[in-house]
Amino acid sequence: MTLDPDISTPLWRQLVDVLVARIEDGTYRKGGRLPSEVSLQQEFGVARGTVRHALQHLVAEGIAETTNGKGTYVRP
Amino acid sequence: MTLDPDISTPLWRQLVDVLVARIEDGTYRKGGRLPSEVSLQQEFGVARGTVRHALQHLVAEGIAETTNGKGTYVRP
DNA sequence: GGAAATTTGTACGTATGTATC
DNA sequence: GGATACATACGTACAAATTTC
Repeated sequence: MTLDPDISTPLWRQLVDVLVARIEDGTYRKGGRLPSEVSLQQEFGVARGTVRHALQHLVAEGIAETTNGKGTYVRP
Repeated sequence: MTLDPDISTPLWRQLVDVLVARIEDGTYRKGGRLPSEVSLQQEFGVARGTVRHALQHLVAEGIAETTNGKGTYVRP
């Protein structure tokens, strides 16, 4: 699964869509922890800031929660 | 009005407080446009990213709205 | 119509601080 | 103390939308 820098949809938006899809198909379980920012950065080949932008969007939408020092968790 | 990098409150948070105070005291009018990101960056001596962080917080709280190419407006 | 200026949006990189394990 | 993970803050560059001339 990769992101495409050549289409008009921003990378962070594409990443949101991938993460949401993975939550819905059970790849990431509700109540479970998402991969770390660095992990996602490496997997998708984007900057950490882009990963954070996507994650913060999930948080803003109430899909996830973030705790400093622990990680970002999918809301049950 | 300046921000203080030496206290624990993040700069973007301090900036939010200043902007909210200015909205409440009428310096920035409801329905009116806030100063541009570059203006705020210069006035407060912080990075544009810090200004954007503060503004996005206002948007998330429903205090302001942003339009690409136009500006950030205080909600009436 | 079109070029320039203004303003927000996206994306990158780096460094350091704070919290948790 | 060390390793891991998120948080803050700086800087840069270019894209996209709007306004102005």
